[in-house]
Amino acid sequence: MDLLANLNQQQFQAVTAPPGQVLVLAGPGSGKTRVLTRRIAYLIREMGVPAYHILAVTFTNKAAQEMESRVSSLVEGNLEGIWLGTFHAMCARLLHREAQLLPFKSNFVIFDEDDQETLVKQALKELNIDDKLSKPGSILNKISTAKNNLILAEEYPSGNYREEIVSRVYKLYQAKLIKNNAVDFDDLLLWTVKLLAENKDVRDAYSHRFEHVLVDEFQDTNLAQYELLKLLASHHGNIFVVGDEDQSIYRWRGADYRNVLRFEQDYPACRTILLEQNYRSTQTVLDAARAVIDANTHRTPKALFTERGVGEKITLFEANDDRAEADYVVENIFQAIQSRKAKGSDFAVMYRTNAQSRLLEEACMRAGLPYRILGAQRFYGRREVKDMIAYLRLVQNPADELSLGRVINVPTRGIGDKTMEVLRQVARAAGKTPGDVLLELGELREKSPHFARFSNRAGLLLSDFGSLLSKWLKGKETHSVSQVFDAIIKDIRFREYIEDDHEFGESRWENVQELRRQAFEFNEKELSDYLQRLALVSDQDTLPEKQDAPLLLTLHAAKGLEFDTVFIVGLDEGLLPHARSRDEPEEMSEERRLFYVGVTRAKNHLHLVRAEQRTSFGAFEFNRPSQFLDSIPEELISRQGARIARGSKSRLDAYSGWSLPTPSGSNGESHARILEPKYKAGMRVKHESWGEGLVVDVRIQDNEERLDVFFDSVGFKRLLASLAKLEILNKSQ
DNA sequence: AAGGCCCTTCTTTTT
DNA sequence: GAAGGGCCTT
Repeated sequence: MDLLANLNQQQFQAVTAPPGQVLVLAGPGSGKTRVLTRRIAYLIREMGVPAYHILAVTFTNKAAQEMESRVSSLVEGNLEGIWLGTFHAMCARLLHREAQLLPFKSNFVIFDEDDQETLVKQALKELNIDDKLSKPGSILNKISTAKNNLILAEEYPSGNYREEIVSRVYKLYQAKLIKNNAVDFDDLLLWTVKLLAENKDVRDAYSHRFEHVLVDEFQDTNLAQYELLKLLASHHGNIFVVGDEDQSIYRWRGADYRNVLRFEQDYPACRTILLEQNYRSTQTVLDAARAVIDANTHRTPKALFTERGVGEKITLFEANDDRAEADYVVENIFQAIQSRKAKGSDFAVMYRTNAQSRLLEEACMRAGLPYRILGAQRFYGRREVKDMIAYLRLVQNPADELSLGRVINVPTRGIGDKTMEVLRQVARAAGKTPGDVLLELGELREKSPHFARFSNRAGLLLSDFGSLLSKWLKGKETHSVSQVFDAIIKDIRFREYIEDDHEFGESRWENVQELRRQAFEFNEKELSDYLQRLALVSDQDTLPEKQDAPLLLTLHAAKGLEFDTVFIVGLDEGLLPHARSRDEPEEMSEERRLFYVGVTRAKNHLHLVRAEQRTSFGAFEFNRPSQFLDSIPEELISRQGARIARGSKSRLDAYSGWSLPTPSGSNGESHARILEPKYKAGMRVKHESWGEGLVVDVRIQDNEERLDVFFDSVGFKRLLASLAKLEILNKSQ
């Protein structure tokens, strides 16, 4: 086909730009992917660049696959040698090739988040730090942030107590990764940057090879990724990036949309192209979107426009509770499909947190409406799947102590914590990994010098398992991935073990079979390729495409997608924007962008939905409508008045303000006592020791009135109205 | 060593 | 309202 057909003027400019630096700022629905794929095809077909010299990077595997198939059809399959994939996959590949220059071996494994947390907990224990006071998760966050900003363990500051703790844990954590012959997600980037920055030969090799570097979703890059791109493009200087500041929603993972500004500074000669024509949405949707995002400061204003016409109004529905919210959504979709006005896959339902999917799923099931769901109860998170992967990881890399710990007693073979502890000690004393010791026991059994350290029973059990492992290791050299897989299953009698679970055994075994099917696809390749894929493929990538059913997904996962009709649920203060973002203006802006992303997914119909009360924690909470709703001009909105009545008729209480509770639970049963809140958001109150403060939030939970108060002296406090003696100063509002 | 029970805690988003 | 940790019993 003609590469330049159906391009508007800006798209044309971008696709045909001369070599050099190009920054494409692309509004939602403006044909960003089209530009990127045509550009690659243009380089190959029109500028005669061999695919071998092209590197194209995305954030998700889904985006990479999509791009590959589109480019492939544009250049008739002529993509031999192109590097097209996610940042993390690219780095894993590079590190695998260059491992001899690094402190780990090329059979390294990638540790997932659970592994990371285990490692941090181990480190805390060894350093005698109380994990109640220093939460492993929060330490991990700090380590991750540091890595994303290219701060090594030795460089981590220790100016205060907290930093000192993180600094120590970081160092030990990093040492443990190396000991396990493992890297974490952030390491993939960090080690690659370090390697390219410090080793001229390697840098030359790759930067000469990649004559053209192209990047999707550039606004989501973090500093490490930015530096990586700079290093890779350092020789030819041909770097083509596409992004949209307004869709930057991964700040919490280190993404920094200011990389867009950095790019313009670092490459003053760069050509900046704005894609402003939207081909997706109606004018109404676009107007709402613009109103939402305009409230954010520090952004490049864009003049988004569409030729698609005004379209229908946006609907807003306020349900009594979260169950009614879900019913409303499902009912709407169901009716539209029944009346043949739409098909299932026209619909998407988006929410802030995965936990919100549960009620939606239940509502779908009640209505008999088939649905698809992205993420949520993850396939790769299932116990039997994780166990099987741990076995494979151990075979790939016997130094992986975490996988060893996970599988050594699955199925139970009488090796418990005590024995494992001794095994670790023995290994440490011998300067080996537990895996090494185990393999040695497998070879020599009673003759091994280590044998005597264990009870006779434990020694024999370990030896047995050691010989199994050693057998699989040998098998790996000559057998395909799926053959290794089968050998493990058979030797440990995994099927019998799983099917012992009478209730779920069958479906759990099916999961294992599904995993085996995937392994089979890697029979031409190495076990390491398969494991790398398992580590880097997320559940977000496993969308059942074919099924014609509505899709449930988080707002984050929705980026890059589009649907005829979009429902955004949970438009409540505290949920969207999320309560955890409340204190940070930057995070509030990001919440707003998240909402913007959701809104701009809709082609024709947008439904905004909220619930006055919802259960979180198991108890009811009352919420105000999301402040983001205030941004949308009233004339774009059509309020859906009639609420769906469920349960007892008393539920049809007139709406009487967000802070008033209704006495009944979701099934209509009454609480023993009706609690009237005494306080209201906006009140000034006085506490006997903290002084004056402003009531920010009031909830009834567990039959207690709970307040969030911002005190002038000490900031936020969460307290119980019944205990804190508060004096009400005024009732403004 | 293993399994069961009760306690707490906590929850954003994910490569 | 789920999942993990600690403590109990067998």
